[in-house]
Amino acid sequence: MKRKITLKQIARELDVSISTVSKALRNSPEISADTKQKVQAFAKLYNYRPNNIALSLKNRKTNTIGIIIPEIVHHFFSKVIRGVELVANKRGYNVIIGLSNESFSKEVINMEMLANGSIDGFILSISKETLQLQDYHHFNETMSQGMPIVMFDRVVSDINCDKVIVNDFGGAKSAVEKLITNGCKSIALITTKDYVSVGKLRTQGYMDALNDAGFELESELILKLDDKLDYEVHLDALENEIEHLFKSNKSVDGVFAVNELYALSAMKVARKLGLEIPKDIQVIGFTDGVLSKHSTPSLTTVSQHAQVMGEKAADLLINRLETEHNENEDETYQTVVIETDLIERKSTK
Amino acid sequence: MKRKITLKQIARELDVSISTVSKALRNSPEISADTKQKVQAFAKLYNYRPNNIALSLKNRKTNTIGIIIPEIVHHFFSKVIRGVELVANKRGYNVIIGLSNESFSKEVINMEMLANGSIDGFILSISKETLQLQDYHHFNETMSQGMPIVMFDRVVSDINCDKVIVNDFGGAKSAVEKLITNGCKSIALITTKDYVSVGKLRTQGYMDALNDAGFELESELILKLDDKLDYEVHLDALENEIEHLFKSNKSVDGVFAVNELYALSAMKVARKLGLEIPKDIQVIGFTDGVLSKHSTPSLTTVSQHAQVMGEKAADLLINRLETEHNENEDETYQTVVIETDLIERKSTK
DNA sequence: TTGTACGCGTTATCAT
DNA sequence: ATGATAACGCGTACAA
Repeated sequence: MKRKITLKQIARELDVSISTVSKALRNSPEISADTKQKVQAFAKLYNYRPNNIALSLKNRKTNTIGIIIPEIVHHFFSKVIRGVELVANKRGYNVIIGLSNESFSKEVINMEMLANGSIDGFILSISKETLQLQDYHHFNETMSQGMPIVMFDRVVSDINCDKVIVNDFGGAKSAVEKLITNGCKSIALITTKDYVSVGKLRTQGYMDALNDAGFELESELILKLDDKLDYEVHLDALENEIEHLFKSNKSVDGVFAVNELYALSAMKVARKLGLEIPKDIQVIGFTDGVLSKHSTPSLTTVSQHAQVMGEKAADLLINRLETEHNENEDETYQTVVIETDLIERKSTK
Repeated sequence: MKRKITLKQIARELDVSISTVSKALRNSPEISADTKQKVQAFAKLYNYRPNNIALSLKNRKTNTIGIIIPEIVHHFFSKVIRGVELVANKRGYNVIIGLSNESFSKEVINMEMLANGSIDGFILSISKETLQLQDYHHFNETMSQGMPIVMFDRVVSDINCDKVIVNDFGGAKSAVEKLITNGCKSIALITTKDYVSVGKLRTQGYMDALNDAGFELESELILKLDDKLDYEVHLDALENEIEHLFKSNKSVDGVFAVNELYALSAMKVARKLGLEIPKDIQVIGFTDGVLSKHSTPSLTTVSQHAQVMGEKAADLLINRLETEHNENEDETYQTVVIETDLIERKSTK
């Protein structure tokens, strides 16, 4: 087992100084052709590569991006990562990931871990617990130490930094407008409790669309579900709530759900109650998932372009990292809004 | 904007030497209570944290794991990552990811990038292109430089290293046995071409089960699909092939598919042909996806326990990193086999 | 009890 | 044309 070779070893082996080796390898005109030739051949033979860690220390630049997300087993987030990774690699950066698992303390710990020199900047989406606690000190501290942050999707206006968000309001609104255009007269909303900003915005889009169309807003048609009912676990409870909604509002002929799972559950319950999709009831989900395409019937969705979000976030961060910022130049941050697309499938007419 | 504080700055500020500060912070008995108190208070005030990069350089240990996977937008791989991250964090390691995107050259480049000091060891799953080319020099080179590798799922016997694999053979066999027990008389197999080892093993499990039960092996019942037909893209082509299989073998009353998408497509085609599931035809998929649970009917699957694989791989790697290896001790590698579970849902009787 | 010197691997600057 | 030195930030063996 041969350890990785260093400049020092090459220097000793060829009986020259370390700096000569360094210069020869970087093709410095200071060095004679002879020596260059000799050193480069030797280096190639032993497959010399400069040590990243030493370079990072010297340059005070790691060329690594830290990404903190609440959950990786989630189509939306993994697509964002793919986008980040794509751009980062293209521009010479690595990506290191930290999972907050929706927990405030894990978010804080992970960020502290990475902020101590391991990375040049963060791309992150805030955990639910942090949003509930509204404790953002760790973001401010990180930034005040000169480490830039780009937030995506789950952002808060309290923090001053670059952001990439989806047009949640507009996407939701146009989805509901689609249902209205398709003839729906009584449209239900299945959403989450309000503390996650994106949920709130989507709810507003729903309301605005109804309002514009001159519909009455009926609070019984709005189902606000607890987040604990998310994902795999309490599928039954989820379906029960939806079933109750349908049963007490028999006229419902359209459903807008703020995520894929809610939309699928709605379809499942509808089928169970003997309703035909899209004849009797039409469904649209806000999502970036895989389920929609393969469900029966396939689900019409509002696409969030997660990968584009990741790419954009990475570009924003790297641009900021590589732009010379004078000390007393007042930093101006931008918020990029990604427009959604309505992908029409078989759950709407 | 205050930059991160260093030992040197604290030393200058308090008018002591750097090493005094260092010792005081590590609570060395060499230092007087007074000085310790003073230094620690100051450090706390300025929120001092040692620089990871400097520590890595000094200790020649990064406490970071590199993970190379073919694709991140994939339920199986993201679950593995979650497992790795869980264990890594618990044991004081960070995780840095590289995506090969199923490409040989990207796999090589990514590994070289990380191997130059950024990480202590690799956890990886081989890309399809690499498996086709059978070019494994980059793995051997990495290991010969003293950097350990743990492979998972897609492994090759040519390489001598720790491995974590699924019991593909056994899982497939018991799935097919289940179909037989449930009364199936004519069981089709939908699989991929053979160069991906896991596909081959699952095919063997299928054949073994049939053999044990005294069934005739009928080659028309085996559908070997091109990998290019995978995933999102050529869904139609996929379904056409399956439809052709069903139409030319009307007696088929059971299907074993080596992945989730194939299984779902089989169900879709079956429904289209007027077959009832599971009454007329039963289906089982080998998978770790989200689709199974939410399909109609929900799909009986062979669970691979992806997260456990990740956890196990991380433990293997970290154990090796932290065990003192004498120079001339012949290393002995282990292969951990994760047993599968049959998750019975509505696509079987 | 405190400080000095050294080394991790690299590059830039200055001296020879 | 080549080499010595300092510096990035840290910890530790050794000296004072």
